Amino acid sequence: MSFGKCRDDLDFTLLFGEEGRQTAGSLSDVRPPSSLLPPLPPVAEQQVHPSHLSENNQDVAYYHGAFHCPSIQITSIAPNNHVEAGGAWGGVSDTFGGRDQLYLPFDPSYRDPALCPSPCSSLSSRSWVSDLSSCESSSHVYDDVDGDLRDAARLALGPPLVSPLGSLGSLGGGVAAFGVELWQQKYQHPSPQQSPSHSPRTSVTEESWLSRRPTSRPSSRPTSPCGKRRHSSADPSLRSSSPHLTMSPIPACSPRGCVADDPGPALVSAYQDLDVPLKTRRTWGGQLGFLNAPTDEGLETFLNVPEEEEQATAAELFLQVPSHFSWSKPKPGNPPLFRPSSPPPLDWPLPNQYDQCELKLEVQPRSFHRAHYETEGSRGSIKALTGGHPLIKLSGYAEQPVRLLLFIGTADERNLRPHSFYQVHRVTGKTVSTVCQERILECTKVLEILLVPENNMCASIDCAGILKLRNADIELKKGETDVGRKNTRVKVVFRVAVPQPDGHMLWLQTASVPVECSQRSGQELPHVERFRPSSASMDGGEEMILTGSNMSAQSTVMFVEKGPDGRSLWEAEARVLPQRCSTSSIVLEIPPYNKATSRPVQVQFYVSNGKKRRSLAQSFTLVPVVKQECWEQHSISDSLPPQSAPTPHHSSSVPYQTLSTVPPQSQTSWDLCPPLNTSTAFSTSADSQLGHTMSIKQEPEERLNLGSLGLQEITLDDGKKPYQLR
DNA sequence: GTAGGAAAATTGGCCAATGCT
DNA sequence: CTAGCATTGGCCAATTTTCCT
Repeated sequence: MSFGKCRDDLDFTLLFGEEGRQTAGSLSDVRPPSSLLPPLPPVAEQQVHPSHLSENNQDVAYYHGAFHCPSIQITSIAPNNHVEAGGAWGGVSDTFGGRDQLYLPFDPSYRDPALCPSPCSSLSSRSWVSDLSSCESSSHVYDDVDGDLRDAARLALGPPLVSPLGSLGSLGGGVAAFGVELWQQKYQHPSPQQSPSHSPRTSVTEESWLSRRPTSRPSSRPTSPCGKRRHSSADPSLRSSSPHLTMSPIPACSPRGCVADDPGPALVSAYQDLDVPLKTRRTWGGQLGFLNAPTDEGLETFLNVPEEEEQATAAELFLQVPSHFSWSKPKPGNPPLFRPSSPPPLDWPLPNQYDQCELKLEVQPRSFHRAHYETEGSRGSIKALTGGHPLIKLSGYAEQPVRLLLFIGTADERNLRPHSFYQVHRVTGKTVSTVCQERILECTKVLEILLVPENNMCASIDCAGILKLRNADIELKKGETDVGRKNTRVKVVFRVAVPQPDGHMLWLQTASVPVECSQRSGQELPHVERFRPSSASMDGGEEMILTGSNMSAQSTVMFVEKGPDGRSLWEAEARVLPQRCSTSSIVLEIPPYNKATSRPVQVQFYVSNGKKRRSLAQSFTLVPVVKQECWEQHSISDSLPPQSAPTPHHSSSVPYQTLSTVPPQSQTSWDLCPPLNTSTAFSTSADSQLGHTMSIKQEPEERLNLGSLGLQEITLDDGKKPYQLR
């Protein structure tokens, strides 16, 4: 089906797999006439990723595909001139004949594969934004040609071309070139006599870009797209369910990004004319070098990439339909098996274990890692809590090397998916021992690491850093649903494809603990909200749990005793148990008090994330009694500074009483706190100044000073008459 | 190449002033 | 003329991004 004519000498056609039930309803509109197609192989029912179904078609989940990977191919009008595209994940090229192809004049100047390495295979962090931009810029053409073809554009813009074992050709660049040209015709009304060899890249000049962009960027810093920007979720109509399959009516990229799309020599030169930091430019060299340099021997074997495919010639003219539409239909309870040609999309949930096979992150990354911007140098690889690097291991399979994928995912409450504002970044250097390669899958940068039996199917992740993309660059993408601001936590996601005897691949996935990637959060002062116990033996060694915020395994906890004049009389650092720490809690061993005394000693402790980053000091009591039966629970609210907190009583034989400032039914409790066997629960009047729950030990005959707690009234938990404060 | 620190720039919330109905 | 509501712009703290060392 021919749907448009963008240039006098360029007739293009989008062809899809043969008819059948369609996924989102739109593809049916672009089905080719059956008469133009050769006989079809037996139709296989295939499942579609739910995220790619329109809201109104959630019940239509299957389509019939003639090929494992329905594809769009751009070729020249004259079939004699076209260059066959490489396959994708399964040697699909073999199956291509004269159908499902779109012919374009193969003009070297239009896109010279040798000079224009794929933007999607870029090593450059900056080029990543460019990659997105190229995808974006290419998409709008479908907006203009036919609204129903928007979905077709999504397909084309989905995953880059991937070799059977993951090697990438270039999709984005070719699409970009194609799309920008059409975009120009729509928005810039170029002369019909424009040379077909005219570079679409250069045709989008910085000036034209600025004139089209809602707000130009006068400096290197991003500016608000329309003055004072409101929350980007303000217009839900512009948003799609998947930020990675989105389109923009205009190239939503900066001039730098657009230029950087396609780093041919001329463009690299032009790029250098722009105000681009040297650090950023330098990555181009790395990128080109990466593309041209021989790969590591082991990985080369592993990837098994045909040389001609590596050259990315025909591949650059080949548009791959996302694999979402083409994998085997899983049934309930079925294993996560996929055809080699149809890996699951990156936002597809996968188990970490099936049968004997398990993918496990043996060593977790530490809870924060400052990501670097494109304008910065690398900030190194992700570190582990213990100081080394994360360690991933595949157990239950060691027959042959398998490919491990690593990407940066989200850490919010929603489904794990590639993070829009962070990308994995390959770290190189003398200290890096793990061989890896960067790829682009579904517009997400992915590291490929080989797990080999010789290494017990383990890999130390010392080659993965985290790149931060500028919020403005990402949020300007039409359809982007996430906001970058305060969206600074990520997870490191690992995937592996385990070959099965029947030829399928068993896909497993595991993700790390959340990793905070912003500098600021790392700098913020730690804050202790609760701790227990509130007293301990002077002998030390007792376990203590702090909860609050801005904590980490790298935090230190200092215990100090100060004299009346404020001088430090004693100081000791607690031993933090890093494996049991998180951003909101620290587990430590209380240090021994080395002074001989028979009386309790009031000391203080604070959490430190470095100099100038200390929490407020909290009071703590060291008692010369070894036996410590009772656990106590304290809450520290802002309205109740530590010095005014209730002084705990220390008796080994007193019953508990629990004071709560919230109704009992909503009273929070510590899951680690031992049950209170003799407790009498109290609730307070609603105007209590306290905001947290308290458990207070009380001597049986001792008056509880409620006034010091900011309480006016307490009632027994069983509803009996209240105790009035006098 | 890494990393820490901090300055500069941007963003978003709040609120008063202003304009319109 | 007044009340109610929406819009606009300034202020400021929080956050992001860039730069320096």
